[in-house]
Amino acid sequence: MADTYRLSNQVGFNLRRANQRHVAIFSRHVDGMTPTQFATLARLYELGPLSQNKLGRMTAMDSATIKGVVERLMAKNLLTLRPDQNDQRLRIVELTEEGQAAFEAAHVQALRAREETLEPLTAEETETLEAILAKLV
Amino acid sequence: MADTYRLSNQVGFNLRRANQRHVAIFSRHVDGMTPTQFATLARLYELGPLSQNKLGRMTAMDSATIKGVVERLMAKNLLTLRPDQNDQRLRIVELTEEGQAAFEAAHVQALRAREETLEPLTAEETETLEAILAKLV
DNA sequence: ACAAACTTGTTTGTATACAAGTGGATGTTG
DNA sequence: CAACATCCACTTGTATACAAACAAGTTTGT
Repeated sequence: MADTYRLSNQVGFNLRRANQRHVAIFSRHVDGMTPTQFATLARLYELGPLSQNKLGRMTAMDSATIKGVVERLMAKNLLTLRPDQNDQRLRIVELTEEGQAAFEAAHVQALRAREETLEPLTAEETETLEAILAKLV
Repeated sequence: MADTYRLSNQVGFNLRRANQRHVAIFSRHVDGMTPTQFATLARLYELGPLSQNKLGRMTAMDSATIKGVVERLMAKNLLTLRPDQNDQRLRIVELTEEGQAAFEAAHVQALRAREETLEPLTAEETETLEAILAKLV
Protein backbone atom coordinates (compact mmCIF):
# COMPACT_ATOMS: atom_id res chain seq x y z
CA MET A 1 0.00 0.00 0.00
CA ALA A 2 0.93 3.61 0.38
CA ASP A 3 1.63 3.16 4.06
CA THR A 4 5.31 3.76 3.62
CA TYR A 5 5.00 6.85 1.46
CA ARG A 6 6.94 9.73 2.94
CA LEU A 7 6.45 13.08 1.31
CA SER A 8 9.63 14.45 2.84
CA ASN A 9 11.65 11.92 0.84
CA GLN A 10 10.15 12.84 -2.50
CA VAL A 11 12.49 14.49 -4.97
CA GLY A 12 9.72 16.68 -6.35
CA PHE A 13 8.79 18.01 -2.94
CA ASN A 14 12.38 18.73 -2.01
CA LEU A 15 13.09 20.32 -5.37
CA ARG A 16 10.20 22.67 -4.71
CA ARG A 17 11.43 23.44 -1.19
CA ALA A 18 15.02 23.97 -2.29
CA ASN A 19 13.76 26.41 -4.89
CA GLN A 20 11.59 28.21 -2.33
CA ARG A 21 14.55 28.54 -0.03
CA HIS A 22 16.72 29.95 -2.78
CA VAL A 23 14.08 32.48 -3.80
CA ALA A 24 13.80 33.62 -0.18
CA ILE A 25 17.57 34.01 0.14
CA PHE A 26 17.76 35.78 -3.21
CA SER A 27 15.09 38.25 -2.11
CA ARG A 28 17.05 39.14 1.00
CA HIS A 29 20.23 39.79 -0.97
CA VAL A 30 18.98 41.46 -4.13
CA ASP A 31 16.83 44.53 -3.66
CA GLY A 32 13.90 45.44 -5.80
CA MET A 33 14.20 42.51 -8.14
CA THR A 34 12.87 38.94 -8.25
CA PRO A 35 14.99 36.00 -9.45
CA THR A 36 12.93 35.87 -12.64
CA GLN A 37 13.39 39.55 -13.33
CA PHE A 38 17.09 39.19 -12.66
CA ALA A 39 17.28 36.24 -15.05
CA THR A 40 15.65 38.38 -17.71
CA LEU A 41 18.17 41.18 -17.28
CA ALA A 42 21.00 38.64 -17.22
CA ARG A 43 19.99 37.14 -20.54
CA LEU A 44 19.70 40.51 -22.22
CA TYR A 45 23.07 41.47 -20.79
CA GLU A 46 24.59 38.23 -22.06
CA LEU A 47 22.94 38.03 -25.43
CA GLY A 48 21.90 41.56 -26.35
CA PRO A 49 18.46 42.54 -27.67
CA LEU A 50 16.01 39.68 -28.17
CA SER A 51 12.41 39.32 -29.26
CA GLN A 52 10.02 38.93 -26.38
CA ASN A 53 9.25 35.26 -27.06
CA LYS A 54 12.87 34.37 -27.65
CA LEU A 55 13.73 36.09 -24.38
CA GLY A 56 11.05 33.98 -22.75
CA ARG A 57 12.58 30.80 -24.10
CA MET A 58 16.05 31.81 -22.94
CA THR A 59 14.72 32.42 -19.43
CA ALA A 60 12.36 29.43 -19.27
CA MET A 61 9.11 31.41 -19.29
CA ASP A 62 6.15 30.99 -21.56
CA SER A 63 4.79 33.92 -23.52
CA ALA A 64 2.20 34.88 -20.94
CA THR A 65 4.75 34.95 -18.15
CA ILE A 66 7.50 36.83 -19.97
CA LYS A 67 5.00 39.47 -21.01
CA GLY A 68 4.29 40.36 -17.40
CA VAL A 69 7.95 40.32 -16.46
CA VAL A 70 8.89 42.61 -19.35
CA GLU A 71 6.03 44.92 -18.42
CA ARG A 72 7.23 45.26 -14.84
CA LEU A 73 10.86 45.76 -15.84
CA MET A 74 9.79 48.36 -18.35
CA ALA A 75 7.85 50.16 -15.63
CA LYS A 76 11.16 50.38 -13.75
CA ASN A 77 12.87 51.81 -16.86
CA LEU A 78 15.25 48.86 -17.00
CA LEU A 79 14.38 47.94 -20.57
CA THR A 80 12.73 49.20 -23.72
CA LEU A 81 10.57 47.66 -26.39
CA ARG A 82 10.71 48.39 -30.12
CA PRO A 83 9.31 46.75 -33.24
CA ASP A 84 11.57 44.71 -35.49
CA GLN A 85 12.32 46.11 -38.96
CA ASN A 86 12.06 42.86 -40.88
CA ASP A 87 9.46 40.95 -38.94
CA GLN A 88 6.38 42.85 -37.91
CA ARG A 89 5.39 40.20 -35.38
CA LEU A 90 8.41 40.78 -33.17
CA ARG A 91 8.83 43.15 -30.26
CA ILE A 92 12.53 43.56 -29.57
CA VAL A 93 13.43 43.88 -25.90
CA GLU A 94 16.60 45.78 -25.01
CA LEU A 95 18.33 46.81 -21.80
CA THR A 96 18.45 50.51 -21.02
CA GLU A 97 21.60 52.08 -19.55
CA GLU A 98 19.78 51.94 -16.25
CA GLY A 99 18.99 48.27 -16.85
CA GLN A 100 22.64 47.46 -17.49
CA ALA A 101 23.66 49.23 -14.31
CA ALA A 102 20.90 47.46 -12.40
CA PHE A 103 22.11 44.10 -13.63
CA GLU A 104 25.72 44.83 -12.76
CA ALA A 105 24.72 45.82 -9.24
CA ALA A 106 22.31 42.93 -8.76
CA HIS A 107 24.82 40.50 -10.20
CA VAL A 108 27.16 40.93 -7.24
CA GLN A 109 24.30 40.48 -4.79
CA ALA A 110 23.06 37.43 -6.70
CA LEU A 111 26.43 35.77 -6.31
CA ARG A 112 26.20 36.29 -2.57
CA ALA A 113 22.71 34.80 -2.59
CA ARG A 114 24.13 31.80 -4.40
CA GLU A 115 26.79 31.44 -1.72
CA GLU A 116 24.27 31.50 1.08
CA THR A 117 22.03 29.02 -0.73
CA LEU A 118 24.93 26.61 -1.11
CA GLU A 119 26.36 27.25 2.33
CA PRO A 120 25.14 23.89 3.75
CA LEU A 121 27.14 22.06 1.07
CA THR A 122 30.82 21.32 0.66
CA ALA A 123 32.57 22.59 -2.47
CA GLU A 124 32.44 19.10 -3.88
CA GLU A 125 28.73 18.71 -3.18
CA THR A 126 28.09 22.05 -4.86
CA GLU A 127 29.86 20.87 -7.99
CA THR A 128 27.96 17.60 -7.91
CA LEU A 129 24.64 19.39 -7.51
CA GLU A 130 25.41 21.68 -10.43
CA ALA A 131 26.37 18.74 -12.62
CA ILE A 132 23.25 16.78 -11.71
CA LEU A 133 20.94 19.75 -12.22
CA ALA A 134 22.51 20.31 -15.62
CA LYS A 135 21.54 16.77 -16.56
CA LEU A 136 18.03 17.27 -15.25
CA VAL A 137 17.04 20.43 -17.10
CA MET B 1 33.03 42.79 -14.51
CA ALA B 2 29.95 40.73 -15.14
CA ASP B 3 31.13 39.78 -18.60
CA THR B 4 31.56 36.17 -17.69
CA TYR B 5 28.21 35.75 -15.96
CA ARG B 6 26.32 32.83 -17.43
CA LEU B 7 22.74 32.46 -16.29
CA SER B 8 22.62 28.85 -17.45
CA ASN B 9 25.27 27.95 -14.90
CA GLN B 10 23.44 29.48 -11.97
CA VAL B 11 22.19 27.04 -9.36
CA GLY B 12 19.10 29.12 -8.71
CA PHE B 13 18.11 29.22 -12.35
CA ASN B 14 18.62 25.49 -12.76
CA LEU B 15 16.81 24.70 -9.55
CA ARG B 16 13.85 26.61 -10.92
CA ARG B 17 14.05 24.84 -14.27
CA ALA B 18 14.41 21.41 -12.69
CA ASN B 19 11.34 22.13 -10.62
CA GLN B 20 9.42 23.35 -13.67
CA ARG B 21 10.31 20.17 -15.49
CA HIS B 22 9.18 18.00 -12.62
CA VAL B 23 5.87 19.82 -12.31
CA ALA B 24 5.27 19.32 -16.04
CA ILE B 25 6.04 15.61 -15.82
CA PHE B 26 3.90 15.26 -12.70
CA SER B 27 0.97 16.90 -14.47
CA ARG B 28 1.19 14.40 -17.31
CA HIS B 29 1.17 11.42 -14.96
CA VAL B 30 -1.24 12.45 -12.23
CA ASP B 31 -4.70 13.47 -13.37
CA GLY B 32 -6.75 16.21 -11.85
CA MET B 33 -4.25 17.13 -9.18
CA THR B 34 -1.28 19.48 -8.87
CA PRO B 35 1.92 18.54 -7.03
CA THR B 36 0.94 20.89 -4.22
CA GLN B 37 -2.50 19.38 -3.88
CA PHE B 38 -0.95 15.93 -3.92
CA ALA B 39 1.50 16.94 -1.21
CA THR B 40 -1.41 18.12 0.92
CA LEU B 41 -3.26 14.82 0.58
CA ALA B 42 -0.02 12.93 1.23
CA ARG B 43 0.58 14.73 4.51
CA LEU B 44 -2.94 14.14 5.73
CA TYR B 45 -2.66 10.49 4.73
CA GLU B 46 0.65 10.20 6.58
CA LEU B 47 -0.16 12.21 9.66
CA GLY B 48 -3.94 12.21 10.01
CA PRO B 49 -6.09 15.31 10.66
CA LEU B 50 -4.19 18.58 11.08
CA SER B 51 -5.07 22.19 11.64
CA GLN B 52 -4.95 24.26 8.48
CA ASN B 53 -1.83 26.23 9.43
CA LYS B 54 0.00 23.15 10.69
CA LEU B 55 -0.86 21.42 7.42
CA GLY B 56 0.61 24.41 5.62
CA ARG B 57 3.84 24.14 7.57
CA MET B 58 4.08 20.41 6.86
CA THR B 59 3.68 21.04 3.14
CA ALA B 60 5.85 24.17 2.93
CA MET B 61 3.03 26.62 2.22
CA ASP B 62 2.23 29.83 4.03
CA SER B 63 -1.22 30.42 5.44
CA ALA B 64 -2.51 32.29 2.40
CA THR B 65 -1.40 29.53 0.03
CA ILE B 66 -2.66 26.56 2.04
CA LYS B 67 -6.03 28.24 2.38
CA GLY B 68 -6.55 28.20 -1.38
CA VAL B 69 -5.29 24.64 -1.73
CA VAL B 70 -7.62 23.39 1.00
CA GLU B 71 -10.49 25.27 -0.62
CA ARG B 72 -9.92 23.62 -3.98
CA LEU B 73 -9.49 20.14 -2.51
CA MET B 74 -12.64 20.64 -0.50
CA ALA B 75 -14.49 21.61 -3.67
CA LYS B 76 -13.46 18.19 -5.02
CA ASN B 77 -14.77 16.49 -1.86
CA LEU B 78 -11.32 15.16 -1.03
CA LEU B 79 -11.27 16.67 2.44
CA THR B 80 -13.42 18.21 5.14
CA LEU B 81 -13.01 21.03 7.62
CA ARG B 82 -14.23 21.06 11.20
CA PRO B 83 -13.61 23.27 14.25
CA ASP B 84 -11.36 22.05 17.04
CA GLN B 85 -12.97 21.36 20.41
CA ASN B 86 -10.27 22.86 22.59
CA ASP B 87 -8.96 25.70 20.46
CA GLN B 88 -11.53 27.84 18.74
CA ARG B 89 -8.95 29.31 16.39
CA LEU B 90 -8.23 25.98 14.67
CA ARG B 91 -9.87 24.50 11.63
CA ILE B 92 -9.07 20.80 11.49
CA VAL B 93 -8.53 19.43 7.99
CA GLU B 94 -9.27 15.75 7.40
CA LEU B 95 -9.23 13.44 4.39
CA THR B 96 -12.58 12.08 3.24
CA GLU B 97 -12.91 8.45 2.10
CA GLU B 98 -12.78 9.84 -1.41
CA GLY B 99 -9.66 11.78 -0.52
CA GLN B 100 -7.92 8.66 0.77
CA ALA B 101 -8.79 6.79 -2.39
CA ALA B 102 -7.63 9.73 -4.50
CA PHE B 103 -4.30 9.77 -2.73
CA GLU B 104 -3.82 6.03 -3.10
CA ALA B 105 -4.48 6.24 -6.82
CA ALA B 106 -2.38 9.38 -7.35
CA HIS B 107 0.42 7.93 -5.25
CA VAL B 108 1.15 5.25 -7.86
CA GLN B 109 1.14 7.82 -10.65
CA ALA B 110 3.35 10.14 -8.62
CA LEU B 111 5.96 7.42 -8.28
CA ARG B 112 6.00 7.04 -12.05
CA ALA B 113 6.37 10.81 -12.42
CA ARG B 114 9.33 10.61 -10.07
CA GLU B 115 10.88 7.90 -12.25
CA GLU B 116 10.51 9.95 -15.40
CA THR B 117 11.91 13.02 -13.69
CA LEU B 118 14.98 11.09 -12.58
CA GLU B 119 15.34 9.15 -15.82
CA PRO B 120 18.37 11.18 -17.02
CA LEU B 121 20.26 10.17 -13.88
CA THR B 122 21.97 6.97 -12.81
CA ALA B 123 20.81 5.28 -9.62
CA GLU B 124 23.84 6.65 -7.85
CA GLU B 125 23.23 10.20 -9.08
CA THR B 126 19.62 9.96 -7.90
CA GLU B 127 20.77 9.01 -4.43
CA THR B 128 23.31 11.82 -4.43
CA LEU B 129 20.71 14.35 -5.54
CA GLU B 130 18.31 13.23 -2.83
CA ALA B 131 21.03 13.50 -0.20
CA ILE B 132 22.12 16.95 -1.36
CA LEU B 133 18.55 18.27 -1.55
CA ALA B 134 17.96 16.99 1.98
CA LYS B 135 20.87 19.12 3.13
CA LEU B 136 19.58 22.13 1.24
CA VAL B 137 16.01 22.29 2.54
C1' DA C 1 -6.39 38.59 37.16
C1' DC C 2 -4.80 41.03 33.47
C1' DA C 3 -1.97 43.18 29.95
C1' DA C 4 1.41 41.84 26.52
C1' DA C 5 2.85 38.63 23.27
C1' DC C 6 1.81 35.18 20.23
C1' DT C 7 -1.02 32.08 17.08
C1' DT C 8 -4.60 31.09 13.73
C1' DG C 9 -7.01 32.03 9.94
C1' DT C 10 -8.41 35.72 6.60
C1' DT C 11 -7.89 39.35 3.15
C1' DT C 12 -5.54 42.14 -0.28
C1' DG C 13 -2.00 42.95 -3.49
C1' DT C 14 1.82 41.51 -6.34
C1' DA C 15 4.48 38.05 -9.01
C1' DT C 16 5.37 33.83 -11.29
C1' DA C 17 3.57 29.74 -14.14
C1' DC C 18 0.96 27.46 -17.55
C1' DA C 19 -3.18 25.93 -20.50
C1' DA C 20 -6.04 27.26 -24.15
C1' DG C 21 -7.64 30.21 -27.48
C1' DT C 22 -7.28 34.50 -30.75
C1' DG C 23 -5.63 37.38 -34.66
C1' DG C 24 -2.09 38.90 -37.43
C1' DA C 25 2.43 38.00 -39.83
C1' DT C 26 5.57 34.94 -41.86
C1' DG C 27 7.16 30.45 -44.03
C1' DT C 28 6.50 26.32 -46.51
C1' DT C 29 4.88 23.48 -49.99
C1' DG C 30 2.34 21.40 -53.59
C1' DC D 1 0.90 31.58 -55.99
C1' DA D 2 -2.38 29.99 -53.08
C1' DA D 3 -3.41 26.81 -49.26
C1' DC D 4 -1.55 25.52 -45.16
C1' DA D 5 1.23 25.41 -41.25
C1' DT D 6 3.88 27.92 -38.05
C1' DC D 7 5.18 31.70 -35.20
C1' DC D 8 4.45 35.89 -32.40
C1' DA D 9 2.24 38.48 -29.10
C1' DC D 10 -1.89 38.82 -26.43
C1' DT D 11 -5.89 37.50 -23.44
C1' DT D 12 -8.38 34.86 -20.01
C1' DG D 13 -8.63 31.67 -16.41
C1' DT D 14 -6.61 28.87 -12.84
C1' DA D 15 -3.01 27.74 -9.37
C1' DT D 16 0.85 28.47 -6.54
C1' DA D 17 3.75 31.78 -3.54
C1' DC D 18 4.61 35.34 -0.33
C1' DA D 19 4.34 40.05 2.09
C1' DA D 20 1.65 42.77 5.01
C1' DA D 21 -2.05 43.87 7.76
C1' DC D 22 -6.07 42.38 10.52
C1' DA D 23 -9.46 40.30 14.10
C1' DA D 24 -10.26 36.88 17.27
C1' DG D 25 -8.57 33.38 20.35
C1' DT D 26 -4.85 31.58 23.43
C1' DT D 27 -0.68 31.70 26.23
C1' DT D 28 2.66 33.97 29.11
C1' DG D 29 4.55 36.89 32.54
C1' DT D 30 3.91 39.34 36.50
